[in-house]
Amino acid sequence: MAMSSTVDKALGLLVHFDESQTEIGLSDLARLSGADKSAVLRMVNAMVGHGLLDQRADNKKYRLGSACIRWAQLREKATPTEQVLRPIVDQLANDSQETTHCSLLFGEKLVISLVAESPQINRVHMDLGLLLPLAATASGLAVLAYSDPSVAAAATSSILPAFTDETLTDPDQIRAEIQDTRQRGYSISKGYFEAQVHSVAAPIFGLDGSVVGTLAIASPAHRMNQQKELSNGQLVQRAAAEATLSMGAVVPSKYRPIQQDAGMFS
Amino acid sequence: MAMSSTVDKALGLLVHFDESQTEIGLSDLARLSGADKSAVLRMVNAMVGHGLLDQRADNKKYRLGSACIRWAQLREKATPTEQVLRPIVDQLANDSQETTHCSLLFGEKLVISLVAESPQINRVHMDLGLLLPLAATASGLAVLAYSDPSVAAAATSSILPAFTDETLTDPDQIRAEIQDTRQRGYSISKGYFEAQVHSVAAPIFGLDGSVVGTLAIASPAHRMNQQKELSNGQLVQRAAAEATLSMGAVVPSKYRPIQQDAGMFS
DNA sequence: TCCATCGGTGACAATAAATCACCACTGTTT
DNA sequence: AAACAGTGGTGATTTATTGTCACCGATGGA
Repeated sequence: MAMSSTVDKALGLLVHFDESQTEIGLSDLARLSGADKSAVLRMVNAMVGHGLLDQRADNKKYRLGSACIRWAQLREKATPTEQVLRPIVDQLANDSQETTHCSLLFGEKLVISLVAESPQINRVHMDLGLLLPLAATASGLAVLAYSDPSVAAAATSSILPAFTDETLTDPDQIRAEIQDTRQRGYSISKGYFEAQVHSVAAPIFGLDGSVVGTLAIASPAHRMNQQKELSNGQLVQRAAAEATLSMGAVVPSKYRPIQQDAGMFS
Repeated sequence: MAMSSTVDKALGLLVHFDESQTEIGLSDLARLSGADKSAVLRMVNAMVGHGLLDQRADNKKYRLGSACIRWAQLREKATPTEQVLRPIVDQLANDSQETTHCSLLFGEKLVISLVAESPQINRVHMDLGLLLPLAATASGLAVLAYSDPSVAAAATSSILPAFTDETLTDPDQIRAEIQDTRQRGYSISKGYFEAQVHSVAAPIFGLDGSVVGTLAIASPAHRMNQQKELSNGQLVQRAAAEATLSMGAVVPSKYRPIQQDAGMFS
């Protein structure tokens, strides 16, 4: 746990910026991170110097800087995920008549990167940039089911936070769900993260065969049934495979066939 | 002189990623930055751990990570352009002691989006939302000088309407003025649009390298002279560059090299 | 085979960071 | 007014991280 490089600490400050905290003062930042004001100031100044953060002249508070936009643009250009995935997400929304999204793996969470809203009046709304926990969403379960077992082990090492009454908090339940996902080929969430929202998801694989993100279909619970779930599952599975191929990667052999024998010690 | 904090060095590595270099290996990164491999590795690992970079499993090369997208999304949500440009326009008014404005390209005209009035008693007043013609204002000339030549061609295809006695109506005159603007780095209006109002302007560039708007300084004609025009021109040029950067874009190389050093020393 | 790369590791000396007390300023409470 | 509790920021010393360099195993051509 003693992973203490200075850049690590500096970048660690950025996790405190989110939808509800877009501006943070020096003292607050020091408190939140548990570090010394002076140390935080030095790190923050360095980040300001590179545009990762900037400081409002009136407030003196800090916020995410313009370099973020530049880098995001560059990443987009480098890895054409947006152009490649956009039509797939749209097509999936059209085929399923439900809201669909593509999420990309970001540390131990997923970040929603593309959304296509259902054409129906009664539909699920998803926010771009929202972070999804791995253990409590269909997308997350799809990741866990097809990532290295150590990832799933880490994510199910203890009792997990509940987001709704339906959230699975028992590690054993989640492990069972992961097993089911492997056999099914797609994952399911029955209101685990948002009440009355049922989802199915399937993994997108990167060039090296690891999971880089997911595609998912989210429906209002009342519209969901056994048959719908199956057809959506197949849709999302097929779309995710297409997404994988479109990025120049291949769907690993362990995906389609059922994972035999759970020799799960790392 | 060597302000070398470690996060500074780490973030300095990222400047080597651009449109033509989207993936860089460890050794290359070390060479480019002039630092030791081992040191680079530690910094890069920390950044990978926070998603600022990620590493392809096959190549082992590094590229900008998914956190960039997340942070860009957050910044977009937190900081609309108005908030970014406001302090720049204000600062420009303060530095020049004249009325300044920011205009954004809107079809074949510019719309005045932000104004900061001069602190002086005798000053120019500008109305928010006013539409400016491209061929008869300093702002418009700045657009024409740095946009695709077809735009300038379209704007100078025929005799143009006169707004004052000074307005340039001959297409050739305007083309010459555009040429001068390119060499100068900023554009000039000597009462072309409003009598007795002299202005200088410089272009703001968007993410795709095209002109999205301008910054301008407008002075009462009697207060203007050769020296004032030069200093205001330099001010507006620097401010426009800052505005471009603040929006996450880069000043294209075709734009005349400007006085670097974005005023970090306070 | 050899040689030149690559990404990555480990250990020591050099240097930057952690810590603390302190300053100047602002807005509240007394 | 005056004392107080905040804020952002500075400076000096101890401590621990970083810079440096030699080295390792793997890969890829001549």
